[in-house]
Amino acid sequence: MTIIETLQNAVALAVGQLYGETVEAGKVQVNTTPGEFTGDYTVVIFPFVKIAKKAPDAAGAEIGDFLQKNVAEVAGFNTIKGFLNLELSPAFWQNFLQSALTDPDFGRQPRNGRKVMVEYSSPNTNKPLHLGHVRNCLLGWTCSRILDAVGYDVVKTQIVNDRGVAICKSMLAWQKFGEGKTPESEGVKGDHFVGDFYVMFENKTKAEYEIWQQTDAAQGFFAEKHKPEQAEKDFFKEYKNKWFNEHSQLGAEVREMLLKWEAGDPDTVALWRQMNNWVYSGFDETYGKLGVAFDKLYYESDTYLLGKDIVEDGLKKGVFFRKDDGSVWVDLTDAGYDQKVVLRADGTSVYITQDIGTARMRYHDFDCEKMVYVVADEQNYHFVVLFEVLKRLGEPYADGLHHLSYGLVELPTGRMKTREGTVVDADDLMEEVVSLAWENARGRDSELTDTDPAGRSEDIRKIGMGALKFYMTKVNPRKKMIFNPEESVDLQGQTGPYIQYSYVRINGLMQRVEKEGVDLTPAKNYTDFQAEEKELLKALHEYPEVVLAAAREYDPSHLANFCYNLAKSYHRFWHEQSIFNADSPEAKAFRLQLSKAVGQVLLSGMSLLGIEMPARM
RNA sequence: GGCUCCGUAGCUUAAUGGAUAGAGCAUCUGACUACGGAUCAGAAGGUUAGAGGUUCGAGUCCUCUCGGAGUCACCA
Repeated sequence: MTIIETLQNAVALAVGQLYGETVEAGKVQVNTTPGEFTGDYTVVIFPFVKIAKKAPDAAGAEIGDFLQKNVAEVAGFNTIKGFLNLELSPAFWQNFLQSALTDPDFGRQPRNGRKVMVEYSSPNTNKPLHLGHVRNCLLGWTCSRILDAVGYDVVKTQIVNDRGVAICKSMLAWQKFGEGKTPESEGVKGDHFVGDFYVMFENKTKAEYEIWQQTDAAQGFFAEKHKPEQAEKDFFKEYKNKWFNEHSQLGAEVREMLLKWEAGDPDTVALWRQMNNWVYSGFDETYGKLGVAFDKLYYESDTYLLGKDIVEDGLKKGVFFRKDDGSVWVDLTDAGYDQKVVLRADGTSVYITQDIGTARMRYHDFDCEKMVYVVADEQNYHFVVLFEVLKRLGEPYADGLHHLSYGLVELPTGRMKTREGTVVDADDLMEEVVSLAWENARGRDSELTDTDPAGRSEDIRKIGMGALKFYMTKVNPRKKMIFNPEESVDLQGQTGPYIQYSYVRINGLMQRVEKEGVDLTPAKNYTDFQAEEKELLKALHEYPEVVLAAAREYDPSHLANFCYNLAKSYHRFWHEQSIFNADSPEAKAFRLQLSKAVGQVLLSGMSLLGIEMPARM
């Protein structure tokens, strides 16, 4: 039982005995006491004043008195304006510290034997990963780690969008203009290599379109179809998709290629496989640098036809209905949503059909009772509909579905746009933050060079990546994120390196303890906690609950902020209290143990965020 | 227009319905003849977009208004 539960039960008992009315222990509000008041935990008394028929302070005093007499851990109390502040005994805190130090799983929950699948990244194979994927991957990864920490068995997966028009564009451009080049021959990372051909295709198309616009046919379309007052330029901008589908030579070739692929034409499939493999080797490198991994990959080329049988099933169950043209729909108007098509008139499936089929397949593959989809909030409506449909189909896993929706990453100048060349590439970004960490480190240590043999480069990589990862995980996922390149590489203030620095300080202490063979046993006799020490104890004590909350809400930012606050408290403690030069052996030993515990928790918490700790800074 | 999300200091942000809205950046002032200054302390900066309501108590819940974003494809 946690101390909070102990206090809740005791308060419920007190109210029952003192005022003769039963209250539910779980409803008793117990918070940690804010720093400016004395006490460790605070019971909110307001809900009991009616029952007690007394002023808040009087009722608080009575309940406090009861707690002090009946709960061993409660050493004292005070009441202010309806808040009962409880002070816990030094013995309680000593016990807690020792158990936190000796428990290698402090903050983690026991295995619960339940399985959860987390899907994230979902790349397209026609271009490299960008800033948006970075946020997605970090969320998916940290979420997986956090769910693991609270006891789940996590299967990390990725659905690779490896088929469709987009990859055909890259394929066609390579076929027509590639001259047999390969990533190896050009010394270019595979995903960038393929992405370059995609861009080439778009440029060639644009050129073709511009030439076409001068033709008599095009001018005829403009004369006939433009809206009044509409400029020629605006007309053709709007007309582009229609042109691509109906008049473009390249467009026709791409469609032909897609048809050949769908028909299983061996040459086309071979080319497709070749180009995708180039992309995958590039992705692997990026994922590796980012520190994320997957247990199972699903390919859209395998899943895009799934779900049709379920649609048939749903028709029989009456979940879906068929319109006169043969298309199949689901009617969600009774739940406040629209009607959605789930099968086209020609019998082919749509996006949601595929997702319905994939969900069932995954369930059969892994027997997961929960599935988390890490997908940007543009698709909120899609997932609302998908989950509702799966529920109506009576799928056994339908209640365990969660869309971890996150806001898009924008630049200070607005949304990233391929056309305007404002897309921030994931590889470039990581290289940038690490090189800035180098620059910064060199400013502190003139001996340092890029080829430093002392293994500093690993530490500096951790610092750069730590800055980036913390910057991206400290914000509530739901919020749209403004990515400011300058702030993302800040190494001071509320940043990853700030936290890493407190760990490095502790690391230094521990090495000295080792070297000098400091005896830590007197720590248990230390009872006169200083304010900074108490603050740290309270923060450490909260760690397990923070991990649980992060898991419950699928929100790693709780953990990021917790780590920052813990590091901040530690830095303050470091400044205010002498550790090695403490007044007594008891204080010295205690502070060293406290430091050790802080180091352990920081290491644990940051690792859940995918952030590594350097040995030196 | 319907639905969803967001609006907190110049900027980026925190706050299970609880106490004086907490940080960081930027600005200004300071700090131990070092247990490492990637640190610490302080100043200044807020009508939590606005108006009502519920509550002992509202940044948080409800209603409306304003502003921003997303979405409302037989695209994925």
